[in-house]
Amino acid sequence: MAGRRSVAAALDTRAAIVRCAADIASVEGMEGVTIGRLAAELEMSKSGVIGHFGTKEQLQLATLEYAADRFRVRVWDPVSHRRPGLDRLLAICESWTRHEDDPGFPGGCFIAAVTFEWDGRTGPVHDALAATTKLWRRVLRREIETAVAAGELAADTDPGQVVFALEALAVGVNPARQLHGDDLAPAWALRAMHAVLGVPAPSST
Amino acid sequence: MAGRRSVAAALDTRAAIVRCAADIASVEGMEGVTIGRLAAELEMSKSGVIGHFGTKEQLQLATLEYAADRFRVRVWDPVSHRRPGLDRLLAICESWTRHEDDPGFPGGCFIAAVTFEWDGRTGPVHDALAATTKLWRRVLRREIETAVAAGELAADTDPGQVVFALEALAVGVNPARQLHGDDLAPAWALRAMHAVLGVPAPSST
DNA sequence: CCTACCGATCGGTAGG
DNA sequence: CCTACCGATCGGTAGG
Repeated sequence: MAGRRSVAAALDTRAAIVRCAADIASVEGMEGVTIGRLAAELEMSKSGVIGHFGTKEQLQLATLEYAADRFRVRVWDPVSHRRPGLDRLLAICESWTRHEDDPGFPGGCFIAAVTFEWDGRTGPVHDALAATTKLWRRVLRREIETAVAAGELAADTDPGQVVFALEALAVGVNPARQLHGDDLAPAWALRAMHAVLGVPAPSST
Repeated sequence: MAGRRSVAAALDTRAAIVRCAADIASVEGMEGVTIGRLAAELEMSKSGVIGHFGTKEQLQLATLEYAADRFRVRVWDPVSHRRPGLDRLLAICESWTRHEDDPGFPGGCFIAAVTFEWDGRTGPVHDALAATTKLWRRVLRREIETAVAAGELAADTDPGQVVFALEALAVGVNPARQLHGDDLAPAWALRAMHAVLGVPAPSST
């Protein structure tokens, strides 16, 4: 019993560390997450923090995994019931821009911040980030190809070009809001996504 | 004579420090630029490096100024002779995506990297970055408004929405290339820019 | 521009 | 999970 309680408590502690790390990283990047800072914020010792992960790199990978999971839950899961093709594609655009509008992290979208922090580096974190975003790109591409096959999008649609543009527009919401105070950025992004897809824009957002 | 030589040499040294800092920052962000690292790379003492700036924050501001100047020279200056309105606007889109394709920094576009690093923070560097990008946005907006007034763009064009979309697409080139190896990203961005503007895409790029 | 140095903090380990 | 500690590095200063 005491043993089981300890294991559960340890998992709770680990989850709390990862949540705290993701919050900090959304503002200052993953390099801004230091073990000493986490220890202070969580009122633990440094060894208590790092003991759950071994190295800082493992902590970074766990943090990325947590944020990616939240992204999936908030962006992809809500649209899984939609009809494949344009219907689901537009639903993704909506849930995605809505997520960028309120990403649930104090510094805005974690994935956006970390993407620009790690794209130019090498190593396991870069690779994990690339693998995760590659997965999402594949889902997008599949819906685009389904929509083209169904005649819902123009036959000369370039799936790679559209995937790139949708991603860039979604990610761009973050700095527009935080650097320029553009509260309309999510609506702007959604409208631009429709233009890129070549379908009529929604009447309002 | 010796005095003048010294002043010129000091300015050269300062410029070399800033260039080196910008190169590092394009890969690892401005927080990755440490005084000790600059000293090692330039084979100077730490005090010799920081003496030119006083504080690390002043060094960061000087580095940002340098990168912004290079951006202006490479993106804006080449199009200053173009006719105001759609002609110049499309020329900007071309020089901008060309710059993102080959930004002249080892880690890709400095401005893109630093934007996502600093958008969620506060302080002088955040403010300087916001002021610089705000200036560029104003130029873009002016060209869009001129094009609308001349009937070259649709009358219901939302300048703010278009400015946001063009910026997001240009900035998105960086991670697409470095995270996914998308060598076509500049061409994709240019095509999406045309879609957002509602004008025919160029035949090839 | 240098050497020599400051206190603070970094990631991480030993031992319990 | 803790205390106590390691060598390395941080930004910056004193004095020349």
